Amino acid sequence: MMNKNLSFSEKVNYVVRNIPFGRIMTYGQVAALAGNPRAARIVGGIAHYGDSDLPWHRVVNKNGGLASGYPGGRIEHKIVLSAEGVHISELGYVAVDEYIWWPDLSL
DNA sequence: CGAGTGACCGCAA
DNA sequence: ATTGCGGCCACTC
Repeated sequence: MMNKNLSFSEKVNYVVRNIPFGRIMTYGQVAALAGNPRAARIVGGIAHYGDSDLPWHRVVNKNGGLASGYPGGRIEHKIVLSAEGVHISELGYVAVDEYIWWPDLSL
């Protein structure tokens, strides 16, 4: 695949957009798929600046905590995710180990 | 073009 | 589970 022509934000854009319903990904994971496992912060930055069309609510930090700067706050983030069928603890933590999604490696 | 910013990650106590 | 510290890199102004 010749994705190398895509900018980092473009790759992030592509990955986030392909996260299926009821599934989540971590920032570090998206960053790794975008080509920079250390650019997790960049993913957050991209989320903050633009690409508002992407399902950022499906992107959480590796600890399972919801984004603190999400529009409306963690509460909205929690509501949206719960609407996707993702169970969230009252503290606003999601079971990353259960809902985490990777590209279809399964055959 | 320079500096600051950020929705993070990892480890340690 | 929480808190604190440092590092990392692309994006915006």
